[in-house]
Amino acid sequence: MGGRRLTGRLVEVEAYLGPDDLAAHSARGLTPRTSTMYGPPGHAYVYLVYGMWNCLNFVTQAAGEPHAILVRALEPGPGVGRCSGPGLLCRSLEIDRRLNGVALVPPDLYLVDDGHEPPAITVSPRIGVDYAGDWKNRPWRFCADSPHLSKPVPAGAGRL
DNA sequence: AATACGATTGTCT
DNA sequence: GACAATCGTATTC
Repeated sequence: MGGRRLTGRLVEVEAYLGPDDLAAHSARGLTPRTSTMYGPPGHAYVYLVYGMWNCLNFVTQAAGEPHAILVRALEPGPGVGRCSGPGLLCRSLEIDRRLNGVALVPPDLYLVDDGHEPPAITVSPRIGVDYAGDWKNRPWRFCADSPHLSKPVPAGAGRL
């Protein structure tokens, strides 16, 4: 079974929809680093930023369509440190680039919870992508109402 | 081979 | 708000 089990409530994610999306690493096409994004869905894309922080993504689309979801904040479970912000989250969960490309699915059991209302989700611009031209304004940051967000949701944020 | 910079965070003013 | 830490990646020479 080998895989690591991560539990917790996902409260903040961002979508990166390359190669058109200039904020995405895959905007520059297929490279050694982005090869995981170009691979099959259900795998982890883990990269290093600023020489010291790892970031965890979920590859979401079919091979050849380099989209990924950046996991920015998690409500920490027992024994887990701060998970607010993609770098601190990986540090708390001991996730680094050695996990790049590992499969996230299939689970042994898939539970569909159709008995509850989905949480209210705000949509707002992504964090730290000022280099991306017009794409920096795309409302592709998705946040649940939580005290564990990496940054506050800006005033005027939309609803999903 | 050399260079520029980043999907971040903490510290200091 | 400004800035340093720190190194892999992509780009350029």
